[in-house]
Amino acid sequence: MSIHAAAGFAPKYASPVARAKIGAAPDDGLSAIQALGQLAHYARDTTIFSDGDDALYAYKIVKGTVRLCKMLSDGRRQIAEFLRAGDFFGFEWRDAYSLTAEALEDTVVVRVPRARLDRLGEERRDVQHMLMSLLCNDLCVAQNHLLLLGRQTARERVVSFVLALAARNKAKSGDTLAVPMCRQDIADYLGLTIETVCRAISELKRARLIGVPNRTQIVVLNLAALREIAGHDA
Amino acid sequence: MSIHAAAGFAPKYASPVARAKIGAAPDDGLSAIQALGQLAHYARDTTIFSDGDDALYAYKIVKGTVRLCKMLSDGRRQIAEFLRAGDFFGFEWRDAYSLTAEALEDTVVVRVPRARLDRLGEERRDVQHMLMSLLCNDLCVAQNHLLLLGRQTARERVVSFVLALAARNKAKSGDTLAVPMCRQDIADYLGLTIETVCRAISELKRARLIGVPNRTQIVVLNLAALREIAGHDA
DNA sequence: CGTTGCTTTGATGCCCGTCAATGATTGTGG
DNA sequence: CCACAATCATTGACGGGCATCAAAGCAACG
Repeated sequence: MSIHAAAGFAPKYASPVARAKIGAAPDDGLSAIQALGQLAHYARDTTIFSDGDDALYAYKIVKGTVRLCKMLSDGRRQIAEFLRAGDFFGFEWRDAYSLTAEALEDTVVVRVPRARLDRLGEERRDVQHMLMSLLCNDLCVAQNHLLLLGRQTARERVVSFVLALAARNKAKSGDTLAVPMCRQDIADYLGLTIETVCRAISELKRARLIGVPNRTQIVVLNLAALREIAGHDA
Repeated sequence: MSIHAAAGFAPKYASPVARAKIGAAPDDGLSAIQALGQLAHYARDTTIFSDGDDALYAYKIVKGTVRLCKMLSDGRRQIAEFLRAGDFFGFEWRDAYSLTAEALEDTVVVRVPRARLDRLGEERRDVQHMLMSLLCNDLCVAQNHLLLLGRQTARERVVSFVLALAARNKAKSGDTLAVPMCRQDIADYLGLTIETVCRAISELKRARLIGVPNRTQIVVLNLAALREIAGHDA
């Protein structure tokens, strides 16, 4: 199931060739990759690797959630991406990791030595293609994130965040979304303070666009109106 | 010379293998790529490709400067990257471009059909490696940009921008930097308004950290102090 | 049931955006 | 070569959105 999620990760940016092969044998490259790895467990709020570490392993999430972030020396933090079961990461750098990966809840991963992954990439064209597609997808995600951080208001950012959660789950109006990250993580992802995130969420709640039964769930009440606020296709 | 610039583009993130091959024959993969392409010219402020277009070509800049940007429907713009002679772009997407490329001054490029580039990638391992390294580098650049947009102040952003210009030219205190982009472009790159950029530049000028002889040049007067303000290695 | 950590809400202030005017530079036609 | 317009850059005045500071809710835990 986690395999399946990863195979469907970046269909939009997959090359024709990669798509054909993945289509023919959905988890082909990935199962080969996973065969090279071993399971590892990380507890809540533990570091998987740090910015600057030698990039010895690539990872695939089996269960849990991971945040990728960069820090300034004074402690300011920017989260680049949240990753969930099925997502693949750590293959994006050749020498050293350029950011830090932390488990934000108890997380199980498959850990694959980079040397082996590189060798597999040499041998198998489909694996090479898949890595390329994943990279392209990450880049595309990052570029949309740039637009959000540089040019959107606090309300728009929070709405975009909710819509991104909804898109991942293919949620419709009425569906409930799991929110595994705390408010501070959301703030650091959106380039805001925790208070501003709270206020924006409360505002959406008052406007009946979302419901907030508790701190780890959000109910999508009016998807169309949310999309209207975000202002561009998410 | 532009070839050389591209070969040295991402040494920090190049794999040992890629480095060895590139080291042995510096412009090997790139000259092969360029042989597949044809020259094209774009006048100032013309569009090379638009967000959503079919990704038919990849490009390498021979002369000039290009901006990659994303737009919101109401006109707000975020520039993801400035590219200069030697830089390679447009290979980052498999189906459609995910952002818009515009010439910000008269620009000459080598235009390579994507189909040919993909074929060359299949045949030549070093080309595949080079593309991978370029992608990784772009991703790393984007992630640093996220930190800038999400967590740095206006002054820090402008200083980071100046330092990035300086780094590209390996400039030392006293050196003059060419600034081919207008203030509005800088603002859209830094997620600020043009007025805030101007004020920050003026402030740096008053503090004798930089000199501004005219709108297209900046003189680095105190590199160490600038680095101090930016707060992290650039 | 108190403690602890996270979240929410309120009060206040500041950084940066907005609006506006002036200055500097470039291009054009007489 | 100059006059003029057009464009871009700079500076100032002002206001708003978000950060900061502070306190009160609220759920999970021992």
